[in-house]
Amino acid sequence: MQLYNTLAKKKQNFTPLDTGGVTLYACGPTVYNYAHIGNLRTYIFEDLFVRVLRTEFPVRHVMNITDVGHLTSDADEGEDKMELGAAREGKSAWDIAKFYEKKFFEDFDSLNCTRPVIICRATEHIKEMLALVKTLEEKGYTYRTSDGIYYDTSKFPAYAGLAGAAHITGLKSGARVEFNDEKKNPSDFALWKFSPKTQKRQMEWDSPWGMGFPGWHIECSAMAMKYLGPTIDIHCGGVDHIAVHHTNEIAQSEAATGKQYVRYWVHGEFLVLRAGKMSKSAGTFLTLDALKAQGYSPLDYRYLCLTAHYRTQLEFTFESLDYARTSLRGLAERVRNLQNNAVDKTALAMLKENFLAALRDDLNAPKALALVWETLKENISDGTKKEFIKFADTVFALDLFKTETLQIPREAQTLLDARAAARKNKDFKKSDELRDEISALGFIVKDTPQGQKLEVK
RNA sequence: GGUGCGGUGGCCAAGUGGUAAGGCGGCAGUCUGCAAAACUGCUAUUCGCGGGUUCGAUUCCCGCCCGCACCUCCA
Repeated sequence: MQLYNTLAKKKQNFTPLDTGGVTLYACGPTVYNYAHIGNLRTYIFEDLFVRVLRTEFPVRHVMNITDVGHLTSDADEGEDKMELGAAREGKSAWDIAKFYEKKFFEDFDSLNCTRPVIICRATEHIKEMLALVKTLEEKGYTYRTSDGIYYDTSKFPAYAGLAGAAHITGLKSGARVEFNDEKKNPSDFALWKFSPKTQKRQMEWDSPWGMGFPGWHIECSAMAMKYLGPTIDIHCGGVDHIAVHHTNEIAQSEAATGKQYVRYWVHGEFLVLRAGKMSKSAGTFLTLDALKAQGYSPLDYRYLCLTAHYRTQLEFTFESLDYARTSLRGLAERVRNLQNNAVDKTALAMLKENFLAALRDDLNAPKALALVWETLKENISDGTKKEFIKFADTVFALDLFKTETLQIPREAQTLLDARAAARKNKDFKKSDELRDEISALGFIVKDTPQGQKLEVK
């Protein structure tokens, strides 16, 4: 498989370190608020990625839940998001985390994203984080300030590896942030933050350095290495994490182990609104629930995400979501109309091969999707097409073969029967009126060779 | 100010040094009592602009214009 590796800034051929399988870590949600559809785009991309990898290798997929220590600023100032969410909603920080985690997985599941093999919460791995900070301290990478234990990035020469040296240098010249004076370098970051002296935090733990809570970056390093070992094949996340979060993860982990932390960094691009990016702080965000409330299915959104390459920004509009819904319904309809006849094994193998070749070329989902549409037009048996699309849907997970049993309300059925009778008598005026009445109930009637068929509008 | 990504038909969106996937929409036909759906066909001589390299560039190089993202938390 070819993958664009952010570390190399080019496509590279991927093979797992251990032939027994791929180790993959994905940055999970910070559970202080609803996930928005931009967040969810990344999880859809990761799910597709894992499904494609699984056509070749077993995959050990680990995802974290950030339920502590994620501050509202990377300058290590500002408040902890969990505590902030708790204050906002008048609940405990623990309840907030639990609530939004549950909500997150509802969305995750409804988008047909496969749950990772291991889902780990930051609050349940404080011990591992402390051990990692301790190691870094022993190796001389840390220093203490009045508010925490910091990582000295100047001690790690390879610091700029992921983001690029020019970018790191640029931090100083054009910085818009006031840096903590006690920090030795602008890029230094907190490993452990002390609890404020004047107030008690809801989430705090004792440590060799005093009561406090972990920095955001340390959780991923500690948990990723606990479950996947010091060198991980693939680490995914959003592009926004390249410059700070992932750069810091590398610094911490490699300084501690002396080994390469991640072999392939794979980053998903943003979903953007016409007005700009989707942002929680700017109040410009849409949730999956909001789409559902407007009558869209989560899988309509999944389809939309599959029509764009994961490394290009995708502009979200309701117009494009409409298009996705129409396309998905049309595709499912065509698939349903395919006959179960003989399968041409040679043709099938060829189709699968082309399909996988597209996906294994840096996850080109739009191209793979186009192949599915083209297949429908090809001059091969329906059975072959059906078998192929069944296979394709194990990767796309669009439920193309799910036959929804439509619950027809009694009143609709009555109208339907009356319409059938009217048509039989060639009373088309009446049958058209009945069609309108059925339409008013929210259904579309289609006249097929097998009789009337009802669909939800 | 620094860094990175991108500008492809009405819309969304792949792609390639050798002449533009796919979907949506639109148009026409088949089917239908009429629709809807389905099916068939058509729908970019052209890939932001200007140069250059080349037998040949949308694809490579240079400059410009425009958009977006990152450098504040964000996937």
